[in-house]
Amino acid sequence: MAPDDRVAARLLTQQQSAEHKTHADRVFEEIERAIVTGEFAADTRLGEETLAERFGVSRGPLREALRQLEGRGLVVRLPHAGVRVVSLGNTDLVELYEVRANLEGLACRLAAQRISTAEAAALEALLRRHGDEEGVRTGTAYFQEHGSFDFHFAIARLSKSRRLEKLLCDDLYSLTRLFRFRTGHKPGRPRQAYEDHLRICEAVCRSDSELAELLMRRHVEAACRELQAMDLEGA
Amino acid sequence: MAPDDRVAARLLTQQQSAEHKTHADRVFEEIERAIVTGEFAADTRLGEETLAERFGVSRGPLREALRQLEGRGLVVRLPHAGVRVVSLGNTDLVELYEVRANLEGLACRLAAQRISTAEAAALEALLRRHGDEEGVRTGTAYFQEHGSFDFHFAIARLSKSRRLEKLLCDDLYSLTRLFRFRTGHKPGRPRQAYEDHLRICEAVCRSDSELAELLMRRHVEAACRELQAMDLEGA
DNA sequence: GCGCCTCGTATTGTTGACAATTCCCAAGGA
DNA sequence: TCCTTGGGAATTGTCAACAATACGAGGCGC
Repeated sequence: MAPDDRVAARLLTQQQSAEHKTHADRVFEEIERAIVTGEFAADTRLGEETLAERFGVSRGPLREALRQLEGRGLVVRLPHAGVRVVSLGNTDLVELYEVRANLEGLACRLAAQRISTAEAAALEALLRRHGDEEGVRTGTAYFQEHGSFDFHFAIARLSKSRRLEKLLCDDLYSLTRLFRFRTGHKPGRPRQAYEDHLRICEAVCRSDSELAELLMRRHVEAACRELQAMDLEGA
Repeated sequence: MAPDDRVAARLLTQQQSAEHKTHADRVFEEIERAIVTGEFAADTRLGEETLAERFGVSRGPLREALRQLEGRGLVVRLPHAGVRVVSLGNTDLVELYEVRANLEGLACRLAAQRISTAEAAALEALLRRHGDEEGVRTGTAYFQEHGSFDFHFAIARLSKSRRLEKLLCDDLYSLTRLFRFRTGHKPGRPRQAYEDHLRICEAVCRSDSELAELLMRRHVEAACRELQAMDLEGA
């Protein structure tokens, strides 16, 4: 990573330094990671005793983390019957991406309206980096995965709407990752996604808010269609 | 309420029969109500000991409820420093209504595409009831408040997207109510809102999805502007 | 053989006590 | 007068034991 790109990256990503994290917070993050990673498969039952022992905490903080995870929609809790990792079907995929397409479209529009020249340069640098990486290991799903999220995170941040950013990054992206993990990627898709990102970036940097919104919506809708196709193949 | 309107209402509102509610769940609802109602004013510190005593539970379930409330954005939690009722400024209002306008627009579009004739009749009956009520006690803020939410709830439900409905009803409306409660209403506004609802309803029932989306967006945006104006006056 | 009831077990829900951290305030010095 | 600094009280974070509920195996009657 070039040094100027590093400061660019810092411009786009914000570090929440939470200093003294409580046990419940830490466990929440660990379980979230485990679910999104696929380590805890969908519909897996999460016993409190087992989890508590695994993460080295008591059941008190653990239950708090579980409540928080329930709020994020990563687990479902049946009273007196424990919690299970959420299991999302095709309907959930469509509904999630419908919401995402609209909200990311909004984020894109706002970003285009509010972006500064410095931020535009940073966003372009981010994409340039993605292009280089992708050129090196072409077709590798995981990086494009990561890089794709980087871009969407950046747009969410550039919307300069805290609520929208929180909604997208905290509530929606983790669920999105669940699908990504399940189905993987079609060979040609990462390239196409990168092209989409380039065009969206261009529109945003030129403050063409209407075009930016439209392109982003289509981009997300295309991703949804691709995932659906993969899902049908896989099943 | 006429009997046919009653079955109409049942068509639009769904009862979640949660049988055996746990203490944490009950306390969560009670505190939520207290916050939305304004009983717990913004920025009020919520001590665990005090709350636990008030609701007759131990601090364990109470803390779980607090975590859940934090997830909904109704309280903010500083580690080792307790939780406070969220305090929303003008920026929060704009951001919240920006998201709402988009999401309710989406809901309206989906509702228009998917509404059945029976559901259309039910929605019209709901609005007719609102019209009657409003005719009786004209200008009364609270009812229109309640009625307004009824309508928006109905639209969210008619979108037939579970995720969207949950997002709107569970995550966004409670926050919206916070603002409503703070600022009250301008005298002429309820009437105007009702007119908006009528037109939106008509578009939805005729399956004119584009128009329905547009009207709903404008409706929400108008509400935002009104609240901003009230807020400036009040301050 | 099949269905139903009963009891035991495992798991969740809840509690009160203990540990750790923060905040407040008062005393001391520059 | 203001800033620093220490101590103490209050509050949050954590734990392990207790109570209540749901699940499943086994036995009984039909």
